[in-house]
Amino acid sequence: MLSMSLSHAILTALLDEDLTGYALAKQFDVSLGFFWQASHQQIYRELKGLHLAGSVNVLEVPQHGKPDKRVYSLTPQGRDMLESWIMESTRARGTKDELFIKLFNVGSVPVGQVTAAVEQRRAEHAGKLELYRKIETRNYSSPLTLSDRKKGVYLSLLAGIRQEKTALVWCDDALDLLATVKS
Amino acid sequence: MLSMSLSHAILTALLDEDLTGYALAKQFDVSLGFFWQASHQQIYRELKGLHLAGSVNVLEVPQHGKPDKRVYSLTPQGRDMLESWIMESTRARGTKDELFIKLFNVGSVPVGQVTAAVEQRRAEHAGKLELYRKIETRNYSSPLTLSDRKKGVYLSLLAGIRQEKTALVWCDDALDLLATVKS
DNA sequence: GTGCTATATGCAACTATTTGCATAAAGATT
DNA sequence: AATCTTTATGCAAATAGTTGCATATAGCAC
Repeated sequence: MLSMSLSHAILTALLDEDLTGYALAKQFDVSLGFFWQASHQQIYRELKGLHLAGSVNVLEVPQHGKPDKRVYSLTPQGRDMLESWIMESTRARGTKDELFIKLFNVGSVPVGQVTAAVEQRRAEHAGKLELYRKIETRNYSSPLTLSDRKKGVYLSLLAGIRQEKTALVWCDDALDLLATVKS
Repeated sequence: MLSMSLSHAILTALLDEDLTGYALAKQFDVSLGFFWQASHQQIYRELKGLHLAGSVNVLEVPQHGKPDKRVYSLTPQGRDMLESWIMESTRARGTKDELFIKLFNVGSVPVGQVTAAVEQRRAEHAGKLELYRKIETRNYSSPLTLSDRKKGVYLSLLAGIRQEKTALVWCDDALDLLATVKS
């Protein structure tokens, strides 16, 4: 009933502050969500399970007008659960990228469609890179002076920046080579 | 009943040659499988669906001793299906990587476990990079003279090489910074 | 006053993927 | 003789993730 990765991603997000499902969903659109996104439906479902398992506490906060809030916080058990999960070996999930399937079709289908897919992808990478760099400049310009707590977050951001940069350069090279394909 | 990406990955693999489910599963352990892996169970199930949908033909080949083969080949409908799928926009599936969740825990859990996870990841990247480079040297040393059919495959390989290289360097930098974390 | 956005929650159904098990025989190794 | 690997197929169950829908109110723009 609990999804391993998602539940631990949620517990991780709760390390810093208590949050509602709604706020968690918003967090997952930035920060941790750059590396593990989840929909609000998934998150609400998971929080229910985590509560049942005793990994989180709920505080019901009545509100006037808006629906009542359910503010979740880590329990000691939740913290233990998180720690032992981190000790487990990280299972590598293989790359899954449709773009490469499309690339394998070059030479058998009109190349224009594949080119268009690469161009679309290029724009996505450019957008993410710009965003990550903004965050870096704003919050992480001197890595060695960061608190321990923030060093891990910085390293994730750094991975993101480099991945996007690499991917962006690759897109340009790919477009160059695809331009030499007839049909 | 049909899985969009997987079925098109299978159709793509059938562009070059007719294959059995077993042979497809082996193909998916290399080549296309670097970018879209699938288990044999998934593949057999999918082939059944593709046959039902008229996208592939089956040729039953009796064998002595071993179980009978079912050799699949693309039908014209299958080819059309593939072509129109390539025209659809590629939906970006966000990164999902447990390692980053673990990194977000630095400062709250013993750093040794996170370091170990990065070291394990480093070894995986190094292994893949070596493999990709071997393939590159053997088959793709002069990209511009490749047939159109092979250019897409080469570009995928190139993406793989660069991704792994970037990730490997990042692992080293991450290990350096993690070494400055107390606890 | 109609529509849009934000807050806040959630169910149900579908789609996708993984894991565990099962069968069956040839050939190679110990 | 017993075990291991390769070829070859597949079902069943569990886990994970997406998509569509539903509710309810406040505030803002047009």
